[in-house]
Amino acid sequence: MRVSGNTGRGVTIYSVAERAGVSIATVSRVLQDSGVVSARARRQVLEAVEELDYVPSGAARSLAVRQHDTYGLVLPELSGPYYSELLVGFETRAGELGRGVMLLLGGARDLAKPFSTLASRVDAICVFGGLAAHIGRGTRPIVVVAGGAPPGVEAITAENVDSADELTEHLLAHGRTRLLFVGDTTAAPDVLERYEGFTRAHENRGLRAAEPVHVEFRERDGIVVAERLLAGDLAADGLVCCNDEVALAIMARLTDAGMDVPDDVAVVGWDDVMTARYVRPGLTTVRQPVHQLGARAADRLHELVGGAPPRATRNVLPTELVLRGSCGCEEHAARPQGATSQTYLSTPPPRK
Amino acid sequence: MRVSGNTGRGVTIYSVAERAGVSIATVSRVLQDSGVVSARARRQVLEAVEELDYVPSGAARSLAVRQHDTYGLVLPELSGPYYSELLVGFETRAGELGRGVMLLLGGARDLAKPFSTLASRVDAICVFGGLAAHIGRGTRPIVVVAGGAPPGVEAITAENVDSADELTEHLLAHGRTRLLFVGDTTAAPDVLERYEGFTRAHENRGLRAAEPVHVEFRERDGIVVAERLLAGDLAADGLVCCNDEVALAIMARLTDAGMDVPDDVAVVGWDDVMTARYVRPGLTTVRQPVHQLGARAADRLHELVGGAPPRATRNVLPTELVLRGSCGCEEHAARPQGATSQTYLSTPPPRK
DNA sequence: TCAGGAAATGTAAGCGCTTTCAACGACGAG
DNA sequence: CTCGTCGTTGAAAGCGCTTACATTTCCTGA
Repeated sequence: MRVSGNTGRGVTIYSVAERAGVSIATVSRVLQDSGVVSARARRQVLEAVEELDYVPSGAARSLAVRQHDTYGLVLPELSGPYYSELLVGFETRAGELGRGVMLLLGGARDLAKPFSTLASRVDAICVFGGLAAHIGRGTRPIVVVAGGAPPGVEAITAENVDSADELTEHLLAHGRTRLLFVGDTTAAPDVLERYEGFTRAHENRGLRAAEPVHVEFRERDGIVVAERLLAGDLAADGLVCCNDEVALAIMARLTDAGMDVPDDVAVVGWDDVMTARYVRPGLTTVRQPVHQLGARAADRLHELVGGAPPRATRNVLPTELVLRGSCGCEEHAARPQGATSQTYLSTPPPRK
Repeated sequence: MRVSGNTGRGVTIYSVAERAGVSIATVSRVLQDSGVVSARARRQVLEAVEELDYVPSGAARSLAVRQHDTYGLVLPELSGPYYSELLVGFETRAGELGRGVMLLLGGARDLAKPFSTLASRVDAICVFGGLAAHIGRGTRPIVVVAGGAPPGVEAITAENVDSADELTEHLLAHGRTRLLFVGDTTAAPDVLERYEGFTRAHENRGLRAAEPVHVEFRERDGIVVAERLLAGDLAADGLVCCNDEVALAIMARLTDAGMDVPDDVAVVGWDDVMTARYVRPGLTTVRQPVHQLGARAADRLHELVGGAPPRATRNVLPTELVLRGSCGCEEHAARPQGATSQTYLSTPPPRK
């Protein structure tokens, strides 16, 4: 056994025990609030903790209990509200479960090393869809969020096909005849699913959907599409964009060039970012339950760590259509009114 | 010493050593890439690791080296680009330093418990200004970012007074005579400093600044101010808002009510959020070096953990004025053009 | 052929905590 | 007065890793 209660600088459970005049077992008991401890011993321990400014070593505890009490989250980046919401949902739920969160941002760097480091520090990991390929040897429980997961790995995603169908049908019902889908269907499973819905809506009316316009999903990519439209390189009276960022960029560029949205061309997107309700016309979009996505992921990790079997079927969360002016709908005058912006439920769309 | 190389389920360094036919010391050496190891031993270890699907225990390592190799970050929330940028800057730099990041979001919950849990799992902590009060007994190195720090604690912040002065002077130079500062100066040190700059600009012209209009910094709070303006309860021809969110909400409400921005009233804000360059007129604002703020924080934590003494003087990072149309400046037609939005440097403002 | 040293590897002592198990004292019942 | 109980407490065995130090192996030159 140990003699010194204070090796070098650090204050350990030994120092506390010594100062409180009890054994380390008792200190541990009062700190963990486990087992029975006399009021007197408890008080002395607490005092010693206070006086010594004791901070327990999480590592030592983790080692002893063989659990990190921490979940990992791997995201590609953090721009826009999407990832933030996901992160908040995840962190909040994890916190409620008494778990910490270690974050790993993809960025451009090679994830292999950071990923395995992360794996050694947490009990389970939630990985964003596009990064699923980086998943190493599968030792820790893992869930993939918003994207396809390798076989055997659990996935949680937002509904895409149906809402894309609904959104597209809405545009068609407005009398639009030449719709274009803007987004790289090969870049992310989500985008592909949205294009599927786009296609299905056309088929339901006996129409044939145009090929997707493959572009990345950033502002500059939207500008490019707008330029092609203005140049006559592309023709359309309705644009279904894979996200709001692209949709907004297109809308801004077209409007600046003198075109009218939605009269000349309708534009809709995905995500319901804050800007969507500030621009004129307001951007019609699909709101995703991103917060719940994150929370659900944390929940599932917790269950998996607890020994629950991975689910074979994908967890799919419902989305919500948000109709504003950019699709051709009439719009209320005063929009942003407080925290809860005007949200129209997805009711039968008005004919043009 | 230990007999079994595989206690129960988990694969440990013992299982690997056994399988590779070497000692655990050798396994550790190849995994840490420290000391000398024969090519043959290295190969065997690597194979064993692969075959056994070995994931090291971060806790055990941390305990042995007496370091977590992880820094903590405590933020109040994650809405808007401000906190995200900060987080990204922090995480990126920490990653470069080979450190992981544990995140703690303030939210509404009581931080005392989560905070000390965090403290037990990391080597040092970065706390956002408004949350500085939650800092417990100061055992770990700490830096406070964007806000006041208790004495003895290092602080890193963006410049506020000078830029507020400049922004206000800019409005005054436009010929505005009745400026109002919108924001709760008691809520955050940053806001107070901005009001100081607001005041100083007035004094420099021999004017007297109005009392600040105390409101929170969310959309709904902006709406309230706009309503008061419309009702005649408040009178102004220029509004200096503590952040873009409030500024945008005010602008939208006023415009919807038929007022003209900037002709009837100029509106400026802080943060340069994405929406700021999408609305018409574009919002004049102050861009903060949030990313660097986070990166600097990570750097300082690293140095502190390395034994460097805390700095007595505050680290102050420079900000940048972004002139658009909402202050009365003439604006270029085509704004959002790609990733780099039109940014005007802070040159002598045109007279009205 | 052998001493001496460098290179490679193994041994074992912790790191700071949790938790089982045994020991202890006080106390009421028999 | 003795024994069984219950409430408290302490001793000690790990948890899985790093690393100083000891030991073995392998060359090299004399």
